[in-house]
Amino acid sequence: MPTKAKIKADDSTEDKIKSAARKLFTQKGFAATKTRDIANEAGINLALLNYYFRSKEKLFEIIMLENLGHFFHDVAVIVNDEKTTFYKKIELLADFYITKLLDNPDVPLFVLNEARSNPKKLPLQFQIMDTCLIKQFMEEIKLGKIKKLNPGHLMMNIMGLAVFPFAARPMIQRVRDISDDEYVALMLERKKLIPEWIK
Amino acid sequence: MPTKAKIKADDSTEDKIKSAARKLFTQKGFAATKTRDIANEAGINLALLNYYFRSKEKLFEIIMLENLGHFFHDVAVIVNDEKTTFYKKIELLADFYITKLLDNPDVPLFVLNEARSNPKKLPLQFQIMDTCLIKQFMEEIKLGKIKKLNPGHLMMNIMGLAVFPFAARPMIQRVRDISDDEYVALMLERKKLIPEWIK
DNA sequence: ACCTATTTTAATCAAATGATTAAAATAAAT
DNA sequence: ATTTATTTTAATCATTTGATTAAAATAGGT
Repeated sequence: MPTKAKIKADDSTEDKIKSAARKLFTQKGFAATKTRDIANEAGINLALLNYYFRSKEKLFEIIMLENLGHFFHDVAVIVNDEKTTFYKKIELLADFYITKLLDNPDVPLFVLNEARSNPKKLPLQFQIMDTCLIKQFMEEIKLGKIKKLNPGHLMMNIMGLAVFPFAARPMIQRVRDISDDEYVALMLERKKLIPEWIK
Repeated sequence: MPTKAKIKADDSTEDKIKSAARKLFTQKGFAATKTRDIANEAGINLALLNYYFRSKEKLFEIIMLENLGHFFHDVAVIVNDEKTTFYKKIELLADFYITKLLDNPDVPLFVLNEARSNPKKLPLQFQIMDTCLIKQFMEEIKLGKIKKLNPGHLMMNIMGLAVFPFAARPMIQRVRDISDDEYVALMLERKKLIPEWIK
């Protein structure tokens, strides 16, 4: 057994397996990813996977928590910052989502799939209705600066506008015959457009 | 072999298999759905699946074409109707998506997943940039009624606003602790709100 | 009733797949 | 250098899974 992982030396074996697993799980989902694929991708022996992580399931859970946890955590920070205004938060959220998803284009579908097949396992970092963002939103409504609206719609709109184009990227690129560069350019435009639209 | 299918009598066996397959494939995806699951769900013998459909792949393609084809076809009709105005089309699209997805909540994720793992197989019913909707959109811009905007954003916005809440439904319901009824109510609200937002 | 074509069943195959084991290789400690 | 602990390998297991086959059941036509 690897005992207490010592000093975690270099990025060897254990990390290679995790990287390979993250790539394949995120890309193809749990069922479609075979342990042998992971072993190949990592350039290691199949047995090492079970040796380090006990089972395919365990390994998957680790990857999922990392994929989800980071994202939710960062969102929580933005959404709960008392020092930024409502509109600033919208800007930060759009920017965060799009910047992050340009680097991790496969994460949205992964998260959505996982949420459907295993809703119980979703790590809940914060109770969204209690966030500073929502309080500020309700305040704007009271002041008459925004039309009355269920805050649920606000969240769906931000995410729909920012995240959906990534989940649907393969479909959109196919239907519209757009190059990768053009797509990135479109997304960068959206960074600035989304906050305007929300208002 | 079933030869030329005769008169397709009642909704027997072949249709039972298809129904079961549609349910499971749409819900869990290709890799996670086992042929035995389908046979069980349909209440038939495992061999019948291969007898009627040759292989798991073939059966899946049929289901996919039905799931996708119907949808794209209906959208194509709305989007190319010369007799409706630009704004009317937006209303019809929002209404169509939300009505349809309330009955088929699992289709969005299914389509998005399939588009990613098999973009080549996506049935292209129409070239979106050549649709009447887009022409009318460009016209509105020329008339100065709308700000200049890449039409790609328009399509992403409509779908993001209408489709994303369904793809993300399990996650949203989990994060916000909303009942099914409340969720449906929210979606029905969106039917009317989305066209307003688009303007 | 009898023959024929169709549909269904039960049993089984071969490949894929997750997991385990015992032994070999490597590094660390004394 | 020798012993001990750790990491890696190769071989193998047991199950799962997609597919096939030959036989049985059912229906249709004459």
